[in-house]
Amino acid sequence: MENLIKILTNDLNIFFNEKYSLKNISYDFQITKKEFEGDITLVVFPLIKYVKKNPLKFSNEIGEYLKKKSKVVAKFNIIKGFLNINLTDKFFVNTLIEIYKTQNYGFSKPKNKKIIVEFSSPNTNKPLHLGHVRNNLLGFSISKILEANGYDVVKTQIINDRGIHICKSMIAWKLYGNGSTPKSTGIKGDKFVGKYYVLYEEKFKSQVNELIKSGVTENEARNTAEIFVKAKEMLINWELGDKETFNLWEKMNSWVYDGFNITYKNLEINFDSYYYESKTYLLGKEIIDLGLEKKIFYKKNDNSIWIDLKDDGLDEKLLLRSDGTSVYITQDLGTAVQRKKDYDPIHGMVYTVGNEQDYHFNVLFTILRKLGYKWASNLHHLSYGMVDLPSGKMKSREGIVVDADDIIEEMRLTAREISNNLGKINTFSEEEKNRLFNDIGLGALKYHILKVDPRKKIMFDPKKSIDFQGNTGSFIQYAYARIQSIIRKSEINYNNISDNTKIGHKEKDLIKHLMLFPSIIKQSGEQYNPSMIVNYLFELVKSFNSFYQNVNILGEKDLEQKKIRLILTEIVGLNIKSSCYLLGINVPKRM
RNA sequence: GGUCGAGUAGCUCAGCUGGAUAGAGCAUCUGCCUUCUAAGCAGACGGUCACAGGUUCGAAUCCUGUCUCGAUCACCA
Repeated sequence: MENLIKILTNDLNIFFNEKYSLKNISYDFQITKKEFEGDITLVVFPLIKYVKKNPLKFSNEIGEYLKKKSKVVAKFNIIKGFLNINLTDKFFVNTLIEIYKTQNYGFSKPKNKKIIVEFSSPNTNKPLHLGHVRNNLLGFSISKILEANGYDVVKTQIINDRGIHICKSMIAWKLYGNGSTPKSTGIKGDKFVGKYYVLYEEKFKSQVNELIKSGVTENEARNTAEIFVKAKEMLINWELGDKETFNLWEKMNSWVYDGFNITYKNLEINFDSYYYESKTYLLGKEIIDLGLEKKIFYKKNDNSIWIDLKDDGLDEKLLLRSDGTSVYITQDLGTAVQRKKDYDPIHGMVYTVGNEQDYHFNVLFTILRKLGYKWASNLHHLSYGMVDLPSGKMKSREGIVVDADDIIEEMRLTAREISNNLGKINTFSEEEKNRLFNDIGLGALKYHILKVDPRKKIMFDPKKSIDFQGNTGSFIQYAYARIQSIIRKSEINYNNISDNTKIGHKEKDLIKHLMLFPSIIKQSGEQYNPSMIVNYLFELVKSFNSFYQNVNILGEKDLEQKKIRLILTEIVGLNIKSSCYLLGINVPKRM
């Protein structure tokens, strides 16, 4: 597409220079809408201010010139101030061949710039739920998209493995666990620990209620409930390095990691490195010193340290408590600088974190910029909306969640049911079948979640499950499988394509879609938005289906025509595969 | 109250660096399996783009104000 615009821009520049001695004009091109005849449209309205002519007459003048002089223009028509251009068949054929010859079409060459993408970043006191799934899919997909844009990507996460919330599940297990383990109970590690986190909340609530009954205020009850006091003790012991506490902490965390790893494997997601809060929570203090030195931070009478961001439209922000201990943002400052050290040189970082932390990241990035770090200008918060249930928000504390493993399994089962009903896969081995059910079920889930703009919240109704028809993952996968079937059955070599081959409007339509691919990848990388890829993919497949229905590819008698159509089909297949790769979706060869 | 985000068909969502008659999918209805996979295709129905002003040849898109929903504004993480 960029090439085409370059060619036309060049032709138009010559026109304006010769006839009107005008230079440096920018042109507004758009793809011609379906209702009108043409391939690409020049919007003439903005140009008439230069020449002060009647838009229709002037459009005609431009059109005649292009038709005569431009290699790629076959004919044109004018509606109002829109100059609709039909491109030559030769242009389409050559473009198609060009795309066919290009390795990794749409992907950029290496830029030698490194971006760190953080995602997932769970707490180690409960299993992953659907919200994490969205986070993981977004983070993983944007990593692939950035790679396709030529960046070196480091996928990482920061694991919240310490703090009072971790101690809550620890104390509940210590008090009520009777030494049971995931192994002894046969429960997946993260689920096992999560159970005790929920148990803690139950015990805590009932203790608070009893205290209130005995006449204590609610606030006081919350602070004096026995189990809470014990959890706090545990946190203090942990920080003091108490061996028993530490061992318990290590043991329970390792159970959780075992569980997480299974879930990540199920989601087909991986990481290049891990950061643990237990190792980073003391970081950041030297940055406080640096900030004080540079007089960006200031100290209050009680020795607490602050930054004033009112000029940036933000508030005053605490950076270090009066007792000298750090807060969340202190750690984040420290971790950011640490990562920069670990992976130097880096170009930027992406944080995949829910939109509830928009303000936090705004503050974090502003501080880092003020401190003068060069890389701080390339920090991005990939903010996404919550995944809500029909009953409202998910609350893991109360166990009202859609569990990640459960939803994946449910999707596989639905895929199995639908596939079996269709009865096309009877010849598959059990192993092939299971892989297919996984690809389809997971594909549907991934597609469903990545389809919507990250900023928007998702309403997820587990009862309604997820569709397998229409704008869905399986629609895409199905098209891919059909294309593979055509390729299997075709026996033709694609050499020596004549560029005089005639080409129909459905083909042209498809080629136009294909031409957009590079700029879609670029845009979705710039905007950190995988949903743009999904939308592109859907339009492409729809366009292919329409073509496929109206054309007899294998039965075509005209050899040149057949070659072109087979190439086109193959490229669409490659394009689907590339797009799905960027989304982390598998494409089965048969289904 | 301040800040940020969202509001488009019955439902789920595209479209937002201003362009033509606002598009898909689901649902409902009508056709199409003797041709490469019908998880598909072709079509019908469905709209005050939250509301009101403004900017201009032109506004769902930009500006201002209002309304609704969500998030956030902790010596929590």
